[in-house]
Amino acid sequence: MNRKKANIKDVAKKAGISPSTVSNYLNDTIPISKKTSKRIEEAIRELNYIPDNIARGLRLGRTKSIGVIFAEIADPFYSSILNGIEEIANRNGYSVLIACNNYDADREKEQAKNLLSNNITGFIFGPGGMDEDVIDLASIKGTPFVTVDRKISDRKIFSVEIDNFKSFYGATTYLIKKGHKNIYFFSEPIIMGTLKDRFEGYKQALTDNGIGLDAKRYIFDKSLQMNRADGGYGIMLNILKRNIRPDAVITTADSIAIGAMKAAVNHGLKIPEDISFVGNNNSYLSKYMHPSLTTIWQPKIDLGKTAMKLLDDLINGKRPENNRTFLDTRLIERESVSSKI
Amino acid sequence: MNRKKANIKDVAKKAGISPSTVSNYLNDTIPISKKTSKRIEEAIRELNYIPDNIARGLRLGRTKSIGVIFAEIADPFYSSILNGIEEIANRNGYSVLIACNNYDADREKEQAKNLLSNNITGFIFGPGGMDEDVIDLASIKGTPFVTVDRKISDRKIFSVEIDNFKSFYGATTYLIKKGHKNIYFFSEPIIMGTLKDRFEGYKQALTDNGIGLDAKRYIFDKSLQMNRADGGYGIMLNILKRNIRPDAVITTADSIAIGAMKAAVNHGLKIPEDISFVGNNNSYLSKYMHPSLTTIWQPKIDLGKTAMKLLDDLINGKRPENNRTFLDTRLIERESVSSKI
DNA sequence: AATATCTCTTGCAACGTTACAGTTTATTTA
DNA sequence: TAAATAAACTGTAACGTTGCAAGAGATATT
Repeated sequence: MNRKKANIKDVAKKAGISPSTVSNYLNDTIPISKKTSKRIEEAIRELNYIPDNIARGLRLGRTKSIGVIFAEIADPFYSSILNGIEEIANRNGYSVLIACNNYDADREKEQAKNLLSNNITGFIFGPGGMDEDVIDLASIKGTPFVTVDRKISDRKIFSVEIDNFKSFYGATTYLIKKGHKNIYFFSEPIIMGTLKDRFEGYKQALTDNGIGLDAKRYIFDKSLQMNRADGGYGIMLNILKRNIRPDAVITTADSIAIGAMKAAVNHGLKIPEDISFVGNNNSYLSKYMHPSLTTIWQPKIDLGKTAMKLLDDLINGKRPENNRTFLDTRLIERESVSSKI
Repeated sequence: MNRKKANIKDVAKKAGISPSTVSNYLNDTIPISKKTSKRIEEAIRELNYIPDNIARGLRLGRTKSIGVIFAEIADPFYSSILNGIEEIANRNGYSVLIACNNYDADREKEQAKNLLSNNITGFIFGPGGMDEDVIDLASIKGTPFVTVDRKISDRKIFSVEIDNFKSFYGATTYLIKKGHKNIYFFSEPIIMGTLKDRFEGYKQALTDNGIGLDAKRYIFDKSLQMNRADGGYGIMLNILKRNIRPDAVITTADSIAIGAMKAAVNHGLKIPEDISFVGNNNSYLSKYMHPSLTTIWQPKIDLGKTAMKLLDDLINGKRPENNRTFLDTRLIERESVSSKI
């Protein structure tokens, strides 16, 4: 048996036909007679021929593949987005090249360069740092790209986003309407634009409802970048130890709220009687917490699917009316928020 | 400004040197004089040159990239493995191509073929169906590959695994030692070898401790494939409604246990006084449940890292002593198991 | 039967890179 | 200083594919 992989010439020879015809058959560019098609199919089967995408990519100057750059993929929120991307990409015949950089902007740039050298057809920039340099990479300008769940200041960039301002404005307002006033905000340090929007939404809701802003109530903590649940636990415990008693806590991720809840319970507080919590993400276990967690649902998989569809459109020269696509969130009311009125 | 991307010839021309030299410089194949190097570097910078991996791949007959095929990536367990793979791959200069198939064996085969056509250097087959055909794809045989967390019958295949038999044997024994006898086992239908091993470990522990096997205690439910937590909830509720009272339940995933716990609590049972639970995975919220969940910790990220390191070794012609690499698990004792003795 | 019109097929060149064998230049040695 | 050796550089061909322009066969039109 022949060790070397068969190429298109081998197939052509076996089928008694020219390589061009085989190519035309494979790509369905030009009609091929039934008889010839049969012969080609047979040859392909016998030789176990698999077309070489690399050679194809060189000839065409592009490969049917997209590059995806995320800061983080182990977290279920991000991996769900990735899942959505992968599904649509796969369905449309794209290969997906992924890179993950733990919020390291330099590495992100490096990765973008590396992906570019693979002649990818398009980019998806997932959640990442706030550094927008990547996008300036001169050569990127020629490659269509889309950002998902990533705030970008440049309005000319195509993005798929959650309206984080609106969703936190809404959740905070909800707490206020339930009679809460002393509302704390737990967040990672603002390393991403999405975090900033959430914070702004929270503040605006307070202001609009005549509640003064108080910087002591905003906690931005690095420990949350390492492990959100453990971090949330630590922050809450620290607050309670100082004898501070918030009415409610709103957090930028469910896991932060969950950690904080554990701390509150351990400290002898009753949820939601003594203190209320609102999370963000509707992570898949939040409804199984005790009490179950009121949280903001986000269309994770859809975020990915929409981004990939949009990218495919851009690649095919179609462009949407608006550069920014917003997907809706929804507050899921469960048991972790009390009504004080 | 020039629209077309610069290639190696452009760089060579600008530096007043031949393309071969530029190539030698880039790949560090042959010493290049300081003076020439400087000139090349300058030209590269000025032209914004990015080497074309595709052309390189064609010339070399291989690209420095690996293909990763998983059945599922949104679940944090799997995405953590992926994360480990990506990290090591990235560090060693590999691109990572991923594909996800939702346990569809045909699609998996399709994806393998597609990846092969990209001349990847190696494969990692993650958790997936039990169909081993993929591995028979003639051409795969020439491409090094490794399986992670996937039971394969062929002992000649390189794999990185959890010893699922041992870990479930241990966890079940632990329950027995704590005085539990009527121990239920909740699992997805056995579509993966890893699930089978867990089941066998559970049964063996019972047998070795003189507890008879009872098929009523094994629940294999399809609903768990859709949503493990909701599925676990439903299964548990169903059992309780039929007035069955297990001493303990051991599950193949934390989320199943967490769903089941909710059902038990809603049904008026106290955990762990009335019923005990053991999960599997140490998913990142399990310690924040109420009560916190006793579970089997697994080295998720390490699983991925180890697999990628192994693959890199194989690619470089090094092979380990043993085909199968086992990583250790550890039972994490928390609050969801009572002691009846 | 000759011409026009379609359907199908082909050979050539090029995509950007690098291995190889060979050539030039610099350095050491006798 | 000439010869021998080492260091640095180069021209050519090939990797597997496809777009293009042009050719061959079959079928329809006058």
